[in-house]
Amino acid sequence: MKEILKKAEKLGCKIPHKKWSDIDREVAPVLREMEKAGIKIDVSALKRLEKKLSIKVSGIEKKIYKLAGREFNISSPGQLSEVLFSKLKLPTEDLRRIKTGISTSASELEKLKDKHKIIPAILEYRELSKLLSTYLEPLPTLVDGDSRLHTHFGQDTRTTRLTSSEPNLQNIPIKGERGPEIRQAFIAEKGNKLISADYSQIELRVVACLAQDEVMLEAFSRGEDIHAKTASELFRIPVSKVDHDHRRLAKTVNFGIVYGISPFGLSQALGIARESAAEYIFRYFDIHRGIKRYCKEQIALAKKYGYVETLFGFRRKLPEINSENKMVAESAERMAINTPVQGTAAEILKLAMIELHRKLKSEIRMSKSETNPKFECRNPKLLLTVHDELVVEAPAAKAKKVAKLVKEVMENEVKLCVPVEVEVGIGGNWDSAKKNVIK
DNA sequence: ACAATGGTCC
DNA sequence: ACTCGGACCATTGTA
Repeated sequence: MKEILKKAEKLGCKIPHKKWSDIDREVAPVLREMEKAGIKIDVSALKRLEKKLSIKVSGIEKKIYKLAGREFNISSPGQLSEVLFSKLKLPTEDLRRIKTGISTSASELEKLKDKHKIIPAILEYRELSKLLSTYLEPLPTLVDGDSRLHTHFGQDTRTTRLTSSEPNLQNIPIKGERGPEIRQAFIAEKGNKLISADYSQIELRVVACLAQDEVMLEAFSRGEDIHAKTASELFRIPVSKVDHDHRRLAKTVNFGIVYGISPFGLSQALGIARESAAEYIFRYFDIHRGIKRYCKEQIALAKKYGYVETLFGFRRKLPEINSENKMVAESAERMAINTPVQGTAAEILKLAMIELHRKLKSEIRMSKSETNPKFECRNPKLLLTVHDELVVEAPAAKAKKVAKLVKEVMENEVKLCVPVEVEVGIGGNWDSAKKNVIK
């Protein structure tokens, strides 16, 4: 990794001279303060939503029993499988097999969506009962006297990514019709705003830099839409002819690259044939020679030294890369590709957190004259970290200034050989903060 | 208490 | 016949 650092600095990157252990030591007290601060919850809004959805779910439950011809435990994959495939005799040919029988996962049930009215009902039941049991029911019981929720941050021992537990605030729903409704219950204290700042494609930028992939470096440097660019390469059409479906497929391929792509994995993610997936991968590597070289190199390094490392020198041991079992070895190969990318992205975020924490204290906090003594105006505080996002709470009067600082620090604390771009928004709740992006 | 299954996020 | 990387958590069903 030393060589990459040297080369990177020559290319005008700014990489702090720190080891992963320095970063961890410095980020720990920041995380402790974030845990202590917590995030405010609109408890009554969550409870209202809980009521609404639990009524809805019992209606769906009845409907499912009626369609099935009898009552059973819908949450039990075993019982559900019995009803769908033995009683209702739905076709099982192209469904995935698991240890205990036939899979009833959402991605498999999707294939049966048009075969029977019970399928959409089950999917909706699953969705709603998930939200109820994982978020809407537990969260209100976990708030403190100020209606604030305090998570516990930890760190993944293999990639150095930060984790969140009891409760996990890194998997709060965002998609679908219910995601935003739940996020609207994560609010700022009266007189304050929430600021949400997101890195844009940080992992792809990291891999472009680590791999020195010419095509990708060029695209990012020009500020192009990277997924559309990839789509135009894969389908051999100009970017202007790229439609929504092209782009969606290319996006999945790009994710696949970061994860250590395989034809099987990609085919499953896209729901297409293995051969087609293999063809896309072939085309991708044919154009992105740097990425291809990087993948080969990481696997070779893991085999030679028994580990791979991040930009800041964190090592992940991968003894299984020499396994006789091909599947086990291939899994280790994907980790050899993914870990430096995911780990480096995590380190960049932590460095930004450390610096932001310092600046929020020294720069913003001093300007007392701006605060209105009539309102309860707290100092700006880091609250959450969600892998490529930071959530900050700040007095409304300072929100814009703080938001600009957050963006500036995240974009410049580490400079890669491509621009690091951050989207930042301000709102009264987490949902609106993410949507209300400032210029 | 633990494995298996399923589902939410980045 | 086969998992695209990394978490945390709920429920069911068996030990």
